[in-house]
Amino acid sequence: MTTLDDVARHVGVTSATVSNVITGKGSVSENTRSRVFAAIEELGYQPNLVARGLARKKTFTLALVLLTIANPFYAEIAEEIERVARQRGYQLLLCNTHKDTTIGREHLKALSGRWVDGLLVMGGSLSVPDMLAAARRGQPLVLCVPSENEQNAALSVVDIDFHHAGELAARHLLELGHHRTAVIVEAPSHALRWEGFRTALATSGVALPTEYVQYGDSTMQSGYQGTEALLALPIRPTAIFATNDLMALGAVEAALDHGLRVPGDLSVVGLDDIMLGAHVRPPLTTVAIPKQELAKQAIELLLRYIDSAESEPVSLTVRPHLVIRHSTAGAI
Amino acid sequence: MTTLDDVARHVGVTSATVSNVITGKGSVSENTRSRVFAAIEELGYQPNLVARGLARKKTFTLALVLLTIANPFYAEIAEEIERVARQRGYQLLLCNTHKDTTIGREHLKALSGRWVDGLLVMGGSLSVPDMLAAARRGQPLVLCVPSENEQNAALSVVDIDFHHAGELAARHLLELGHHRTAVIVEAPSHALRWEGFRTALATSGVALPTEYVQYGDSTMQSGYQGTEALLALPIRPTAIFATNDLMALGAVEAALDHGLRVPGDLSVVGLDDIMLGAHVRPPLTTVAIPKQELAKQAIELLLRYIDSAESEPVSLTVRPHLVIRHSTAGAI
DNA sequence: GTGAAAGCGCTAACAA
DNA sequence: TTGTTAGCGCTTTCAC
Repeated sequence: MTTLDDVARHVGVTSATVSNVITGKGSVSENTRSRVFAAIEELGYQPNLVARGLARKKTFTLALVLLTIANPFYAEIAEEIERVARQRGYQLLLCNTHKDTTIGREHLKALSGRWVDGLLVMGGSLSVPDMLAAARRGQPLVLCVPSENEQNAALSVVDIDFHHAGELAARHLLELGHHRTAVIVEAPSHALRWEGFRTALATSGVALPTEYVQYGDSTMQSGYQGTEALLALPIRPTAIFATNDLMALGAVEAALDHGLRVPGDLSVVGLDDIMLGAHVRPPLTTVAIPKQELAKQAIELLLRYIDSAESEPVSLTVRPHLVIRHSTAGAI
Repeated sequence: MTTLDDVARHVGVTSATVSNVITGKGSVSENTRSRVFAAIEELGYQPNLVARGLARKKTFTLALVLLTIANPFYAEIAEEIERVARQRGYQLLLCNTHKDTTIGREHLKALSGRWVDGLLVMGGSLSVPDMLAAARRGQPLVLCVPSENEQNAALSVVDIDFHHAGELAARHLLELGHHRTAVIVEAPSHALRWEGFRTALATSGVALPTEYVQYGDSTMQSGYQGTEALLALPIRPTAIFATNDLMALGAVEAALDHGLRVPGDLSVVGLDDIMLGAHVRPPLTTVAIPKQELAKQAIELLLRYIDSAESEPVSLTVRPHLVIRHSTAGAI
């Protein structure tokens, strides 16, 4: 590997000058400047980021900490984050914690020894004390989509307005004329979505009786089972809001298996907007989480901390929007 | 951040000794040894991996290069890879190339300046010349699941026996008594799966007429459309092998939409074993790619190169296996 | 404008 | 067994 010194020797200057040329600092004559560039080109010089990292105490590396990349929701966000990071000259270290605090702490330890410039943490993947400790020792950290119990004034956060998401689902169903709407919710983590849904219904004078509330765990199966329970009711709902897309897909399956038409006999709306939802039949109506915007805001916030060395915690919120496809229709 | 010198001063030795204690090299008296450990504990010392990387020319970082982490197949493998890497003390840099050679080259450049210890490249994400160039300059590189046009004797490869995968699908359907079996295939990339299927059928004297071959692009839609075409045939098949799970899911949807029972009227077998397949109804029978084994083999091969500095290219193959669920049944 | 020199934190000979 | 010394490749201050 050719080094700065190689380039310097080749041009007949000292490495400090070459460094100045590369970083654009100091002042260099136009002449040597271009000769240095020529030499860099000729020798195929590549700055050594490890050495630079040591000297500058900056590594141009961010860590993305999440529960598991095998979850498509995180994977789609990770893709966006990586793209933005790369455009800004950063690379991304992938850290799955599998919801295991020990693994999380292990990662944090390794990351601190590595001088990562910043941490992007997806909700639920690290313990709050661990995040606070990292933040307190000056580690730039942005928490994305925190769960309820992760709210903490000392942490910078990019969140999603889940209450609004619930409202959007409700309003859509109300506009379609549904008055018997049920919900399948993962509690307590999806409480806000549910609450937003309930509130919007209430505003229009529509109640959400307890027998129309089923609890799931965000899997298709639980959506399927919740729907079976709802369909077994003496007066069945005409629409279901599932607080995530997988449960919504399970709901659709259950309805079809029970000989109902979707959306003819039962409307279903989900939340997330996973890719799959668009390719399934009927294509799923859902409240979309704008992953691209989420990623962009999070990275930009993080880079602001990194660049400015200030650290007043900031809290941002991105708004979801409704994506109408074909799993919802007018009430019967 | 406390450094080696801090620890050394605290104990009253020199940093070289502390380094020896930590790396386990050289010989240190049991006495100072324990005092050093105590000091490390007390000061909360964390070795600086950037400095260590510079000194040792080794960074304990691997890069995972793939098309897009948003594809669940890659994401599930990435999860396994990250797990194994972490257990071996390595961290993982995530590089999405989006099938764009320019981005791929950008990544490679950044990675080389970073002194990554090794590259794990998923098939289709980098150009062959770029990979060869990296390998030639001594960069340990393992190619996972290469596509047809990536076969190259100079590259180390962990592949999947797709021919065998096709055979497994065929044998399963033959055992169930199916004699009119069709295939939905992405050509040419899935040629081997198709060929294995065809061969196994032929061995049992069952033909695969051209009208029973439909072409898709690995999406659910294309599976759906292919199936519609097959069902419109005067003599329709009793079973379909789709060369990936998404197309198989589309096939099931199409059959159900056309009033057929699956597996009663039509059996469907896929290939991949994506998580979703297990949660859909009917749960999909499929030929599973053993992602865990794939990840393990790939990392181990890569680490062998890194540790031993030898570089004879090796080619490994992992065998898929059949997962029988409920989308296949005896022929009518 | 350019160079000399010190240093980032750690490792790896070689001496003592 | 421990210390001394010289790097790893780059940045940065301060003279010249």
